[in-house]
Amino acid sequence: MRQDPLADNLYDLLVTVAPLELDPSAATSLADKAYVAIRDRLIMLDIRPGDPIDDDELAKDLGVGRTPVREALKRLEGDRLVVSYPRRGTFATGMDISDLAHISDIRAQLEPLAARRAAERAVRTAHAELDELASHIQQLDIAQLDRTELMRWDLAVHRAIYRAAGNPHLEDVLIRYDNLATRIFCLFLDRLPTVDEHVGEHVELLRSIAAGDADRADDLAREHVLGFERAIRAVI
Amino acid sequence: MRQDPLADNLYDLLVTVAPLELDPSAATSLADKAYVAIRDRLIMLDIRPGDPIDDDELAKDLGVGRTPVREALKRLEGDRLVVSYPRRGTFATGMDISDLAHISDIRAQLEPLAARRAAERAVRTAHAELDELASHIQQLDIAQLDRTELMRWDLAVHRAIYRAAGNPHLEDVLIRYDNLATRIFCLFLDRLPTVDEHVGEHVELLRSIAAGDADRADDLAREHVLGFERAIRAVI
DNA sequence: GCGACACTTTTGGTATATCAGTTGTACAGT
DNA sequence: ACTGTACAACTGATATACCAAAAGTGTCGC
Repeated sequence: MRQDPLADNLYDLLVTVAPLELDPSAATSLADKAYVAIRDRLIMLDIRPGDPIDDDELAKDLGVGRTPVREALKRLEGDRLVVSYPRRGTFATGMDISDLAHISDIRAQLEPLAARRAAERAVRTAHAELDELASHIQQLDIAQLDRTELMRWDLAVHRAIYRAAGNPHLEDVLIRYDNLATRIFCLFLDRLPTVDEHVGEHVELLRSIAAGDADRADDLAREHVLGFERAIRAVI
Repeated sequence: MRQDPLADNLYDLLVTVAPLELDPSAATSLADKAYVAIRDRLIMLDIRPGDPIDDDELAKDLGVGRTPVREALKRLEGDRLVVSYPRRGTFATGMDISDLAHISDIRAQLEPLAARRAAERAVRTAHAELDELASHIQQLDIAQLDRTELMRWDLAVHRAIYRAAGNPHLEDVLIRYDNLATRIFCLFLDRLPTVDEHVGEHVELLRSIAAGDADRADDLAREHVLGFERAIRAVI
């Protein structure tokens, strides 16, 4: 599935770990594993919006008991990735246009903030890592990547910026809405013409943050979010 | 505890109900009840930062089993109101200056957004309720209220605005950080000289939203958040 | 014969009890 | 005084029991 060792490493480091969990190597509970596994299936649309979710089946599938799965589903409900109707079952959350608008409204405020804060801090902390990430992405041959791989890089870039912003709460909320946005992204991925452009914006954004250009990072991040919303709306 | 029927009504309507739970009269599970009860104790500092939390004791105290309490604590961990160190216990989250800065940074972006959106929508939807709430608060004799009552009104005002903004996701995240901010507020409440001023800002804010003055609502909300941070910092 | 109501069955949710594993602390021995 | 071992406490996991709701089927009445 993932062959590139650097990609693997970065992905685990930036995406797999639960939000604000300080120690990536810490023993993750069964519930955490279930959470990450199910969340990824939801985001990557292995479980599509509206699909019913059978906790017993998932438990067998992941080789754990029902309790950690139920716990994971509770967390995912908090993330608005699943909804549970009492005595009817749990389902992958449906999606509509207004959700995209609502999420973009929030992200249009917070992504620029994170980019700005990251730029302010990066000059003395994480500029090397961010530059490295930018270079790595620039080298990628986008046309050759499958969508899962592409999404993983998208997630990795955003997580790196959130982390670099140095505000754990901001990181929390941005991860949450980035997951939701990425899910929408996946939903329209095959209809979207300009995916490479989207990735190009990442490189610019990372470079400006690494260079400590807060104003430019702010602008680019905002344009990135707004451009995303426009791109989706164009193909609806 | 709460005598004023209007206050009671509004509080339950705006604060008690779980975020995005559409139907306030819906049957709330024991886990929900435990969540609200424990969250309130945390915010109102009946359980102070750093305090250990004994789930068994809480379960007995609330008259429910351990499971709903544990479920509630899991949710509260997501809200960053408690932290759980595996096999050591769960504790009320500690607080420091940087938390205030981080939270204010987020709220300074999102509270104005919510106020703006609420103002844009209020003219044709909720302006009557918001005006009513403003009048009610204006009539309150702040000096006579105890801190719990004061906090409840503070929460009620903010929740009303979040709801009026018509963006469930925004409501989610703002409730989350309003809880955290209110907890900090409570922590410094006895040292804070200008609580009545804070409430006065609420009236102005509500009125400008009800009048549909989005720009003014935006400004007032931002100033409200920033003023809050300044007020706390002044007494540290 | 058709429709409506009631009962039963199935499914999913909630709560409690139990078990295992881990960590921290205390006490004793060197 | 320091280290090692043992015990206690607590969390995390799972199974089980109980409950509520919904859907389907059968029977009775019109």
